[in-house]
Amino acid sequence: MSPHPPRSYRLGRRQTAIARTRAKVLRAARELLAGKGDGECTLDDVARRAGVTRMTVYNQFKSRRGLLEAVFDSFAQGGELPQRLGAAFSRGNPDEVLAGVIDAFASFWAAGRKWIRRVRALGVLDPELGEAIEARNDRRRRAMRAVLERMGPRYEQAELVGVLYALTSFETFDTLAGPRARLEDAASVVLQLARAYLKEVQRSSRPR
Amino acid sequence: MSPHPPRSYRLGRRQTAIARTRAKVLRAARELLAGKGDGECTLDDVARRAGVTRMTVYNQFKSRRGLLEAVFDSFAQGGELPQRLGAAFSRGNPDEVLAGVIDAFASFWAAGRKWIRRVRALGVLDPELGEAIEARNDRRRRAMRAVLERMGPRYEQAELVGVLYALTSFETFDTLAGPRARLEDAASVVLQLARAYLKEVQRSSRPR
DNA sequence: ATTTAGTTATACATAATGTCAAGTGAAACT
DNA sequence: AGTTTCACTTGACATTATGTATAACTAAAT
Repeated sequence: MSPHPPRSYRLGRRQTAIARTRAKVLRAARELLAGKGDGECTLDDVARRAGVTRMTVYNQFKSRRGLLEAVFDSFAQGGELPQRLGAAFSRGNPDEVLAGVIDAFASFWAAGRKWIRRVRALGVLDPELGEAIEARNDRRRRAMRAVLERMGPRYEQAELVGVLYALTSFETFDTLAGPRARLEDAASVVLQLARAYLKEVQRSSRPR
Repeated sequence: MSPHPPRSYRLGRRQTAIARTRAKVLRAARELLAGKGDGECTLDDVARRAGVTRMTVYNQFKSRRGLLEAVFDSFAQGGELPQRLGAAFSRGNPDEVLAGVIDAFASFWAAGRKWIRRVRALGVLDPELGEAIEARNDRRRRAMRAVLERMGPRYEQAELVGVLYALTSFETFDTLAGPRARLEDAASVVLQLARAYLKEVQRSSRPR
């Protein structure tokens, strides 16, 4: 016997409150990962900075790993990367498309440089987190394929995709910029490298 | 009063025993960091695999960080990188020097790919460890400077050193090779990138 | 008025780093 | 020979972080 048959219940207004707490927690996590406040970034610190309890974090994100994945996701969704990629691909000149795409990823990475570096490091140490992060990079691989398609059939090689994919990775920008320069400043070098490499490919594939 | 004035004591034969335990521990640490045995790499695991107590590890390396620094050091010393760099610089053709240097670092990184990746990740999360690791990379920076000197005065620019330094970093090889290929296979791409970039620099700096 | 579900407050289990102190044993000294 | 030195061991303990379990609380939905 069931004295209280389940009653239908939609969250309605409560959804926005939930979304707000999630946003607060994610924001706190990003800030702490970026080094604000302290070097520390324990779940306790995140919760305290977000003004919630540690249990709320577990409630919303299941685990530390879940929180970090969500941090990555929210960043990818919130940014203006899609618009910038769209703008890049609307250019006619393939070389300008390449430049636009590289610039787009440069500012994307630059916006979260500090915490992206740390979350990626955590992804190296925690394979499951690493896979989750890597899965989010498919978009970039597709973008590079599309760029090469624009440049003509000669460029549609798997190896070239791999090279452009690697050249536009966070690691490449981060290492090229080094500890002193802003990450965006690496964009011009990445572009030069990509251009020079592609030109060389063109030269060697064209019979003379 | 001091009934037992300090007596002179040289370690003598005991040194070799100490060196052996250090080597055992470092070996165990490298193997576990490379993923052998398990994903785990706690001090307990390292000690167990080395056949010593956790306290011995603290005795020899002060802390986890000290152990990791020592792992990096022992690797840098033990490898054949110096010989290969020497051989590279003994070539006459600057382009062959460049190729030799890139190959040398490729096999250097490849020999410890898995654990280097993890230790570098730990260095990102622990700034002190990160500095210690980064300090060990000065040799590479000097090597790149020397390569550019061989190519003529036109190439002796700080920015070019930075680019070659970044191109020969572990991260570059690791991302270029991707998860499937061997790290050494990235060497040819790195070389192509460096060559193409330098050729472009030469072209744009030469007035036409 | 009652149910629902996110949030809180607490207590607890587990695991890892790091410290402390007493004891062991073999090599180094006298 | 007997004694001293020092790395290594043994075991206990403090600290901190992640993660789990449970009951109380609260505001919104019925």
